Amino acid sequence: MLINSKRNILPGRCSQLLKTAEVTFTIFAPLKKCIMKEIRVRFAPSPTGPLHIGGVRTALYNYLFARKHNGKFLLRIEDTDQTRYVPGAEEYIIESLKWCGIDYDEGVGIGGPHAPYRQSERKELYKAYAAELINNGHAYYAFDTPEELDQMRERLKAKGVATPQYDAFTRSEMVNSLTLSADETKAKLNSWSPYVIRILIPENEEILVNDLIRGEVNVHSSRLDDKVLFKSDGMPTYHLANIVDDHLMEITHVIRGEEWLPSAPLHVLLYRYLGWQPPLFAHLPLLLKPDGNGKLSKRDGDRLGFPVFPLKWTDPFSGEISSGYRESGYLPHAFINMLALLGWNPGTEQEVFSIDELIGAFSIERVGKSGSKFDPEKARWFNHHYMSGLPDKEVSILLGNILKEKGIEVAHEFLLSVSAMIKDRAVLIPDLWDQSHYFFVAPDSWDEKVVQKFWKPETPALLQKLSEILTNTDDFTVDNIDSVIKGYIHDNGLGMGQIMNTLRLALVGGSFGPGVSAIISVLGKNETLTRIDKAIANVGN
RNA sequence: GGUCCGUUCGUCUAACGGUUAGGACGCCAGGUUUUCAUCCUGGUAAUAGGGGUUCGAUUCCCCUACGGACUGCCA
Repeated sequence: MLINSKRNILPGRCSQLLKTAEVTFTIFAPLKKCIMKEIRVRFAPSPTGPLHIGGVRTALYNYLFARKHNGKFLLRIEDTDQTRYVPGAEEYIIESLKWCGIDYDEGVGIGGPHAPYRQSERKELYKAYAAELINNGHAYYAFDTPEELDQMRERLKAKGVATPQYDAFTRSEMVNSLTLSADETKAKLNSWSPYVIRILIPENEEILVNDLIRGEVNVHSSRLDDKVLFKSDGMPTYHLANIVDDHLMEITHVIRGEEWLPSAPLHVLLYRYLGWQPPLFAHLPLLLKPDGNGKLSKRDGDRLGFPVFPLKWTDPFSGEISSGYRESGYLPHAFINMLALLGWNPGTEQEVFSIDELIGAFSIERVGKSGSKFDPEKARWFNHHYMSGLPDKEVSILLGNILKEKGIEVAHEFLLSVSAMIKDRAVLIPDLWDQSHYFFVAPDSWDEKVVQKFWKPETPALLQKLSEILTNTDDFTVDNIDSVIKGYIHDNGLGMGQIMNTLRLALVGGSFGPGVSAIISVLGKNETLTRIDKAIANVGN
């Protein structure tokens, strides 16, 4: 059953030999290694607010990895902390992934064979595993109140313990099923005393985490604390829930942020104690802020003037607004391309990738080890690159949307011509308007600086004469307009700048935009003549 | 503080122990353009420091420095 859909990821040598799974298993037992299990990865955000670009990158890498290996990519919502629930966050996450084009095969919103994919809806499932850990001696009940835990930490700090934690030392002086007798424990449980379940970290053991990016990471068990697995509110903590779900959902590779590396040994232990095969781990380096150091955070965006979120987010409690890449006018493809190269590289000098190319080129082995500072300039460069590479038709749709908002209606052909002319002058989508507004709205004012520099007393007469020539011109193709204007300049012994700059001023109101002849060609005879007249009548007065 | 992870141009990064340390963004200069952009060409700029190992270290090992993550009944 595995084999059929997985043929294409089998190493060539083996796939030659494999006719059916049965043959392989019975006759070519040693080749079993060649049969890779279906690769299944997940993105498992917590819906506590908007997803920032670091999270999007994690999702992206999972997605690319899954697609590359013809595996499955799932979206699981880790909402085991009910106190941190933020309305709208889950929808935000889903919409963000959708905008980015990161589609998933199973998960919240679309379901799948392991539904539900929201941990709060899987609540009942975790208890049994916590109980199993208690039964096999790898976990215990603890009845300490939060206040008592605080006191313990204070007490230890006062004694000079740098890192007070609930561990082999302290657990013996706390209230738990290890210090209480079996009867006392039972009594507490029966009297509905609030309790948590903690893992019993082994005393003296090296725990090895094999990380696809970092290699082997060793941690001594004495450095770990007896983490809470199951909370007094009946919910598991992240640590338990993520192990249980990854196992049940048959996750083969856990690709997540580096901030999880310190708790990876705990997770390794949990797999062991539950008797499960752990997935392969890959801890991604962090995204750092562009200036100074530190993890990129929500505040950095507004402070430095670039979005840190894919989509605009309005905090439902404070009303605070954080800008998004979509609303700032980035193209999703450019955004994704930029993000993909932040921490990963193909080993070649290629930087511009279609999604399919990214899928083909991606590999975890080529993910770097060190954190990457996010560079907003590079993001803009990517967007400009994609913008100017967009087909005219798509640019015209983007520009058309802006016009619609402004209540401007134009002919399709006109819009297409304008789009073609300005697309490589725009970095972000709103620039499309900034670079083209004069096509749709005739200038009402004329850049003072240009007026000062070029508008001479003889200018109105010169433009008037040119206007008359244009009136008698029928061929308004770019080439013809070009030769008409140049002919006029030449015939009258004028300077190019003298005419071109003032003509441009009359047409666009300033000193910018595509070639004058091209503008005239698109504007057409009537509009061109009207604008020249208007400038003659108004400029310099 | 402790544990873990990391450190190549300003930034993103390449270089399976032997390269004039490569590319991209940015910046600077020149060219194209009647303007502003684009575009093209060129330039600027890096192996954190110190010890080893080696004929030879960006690359392997150790120390130091610096940075980061973690250190919750958060994820």
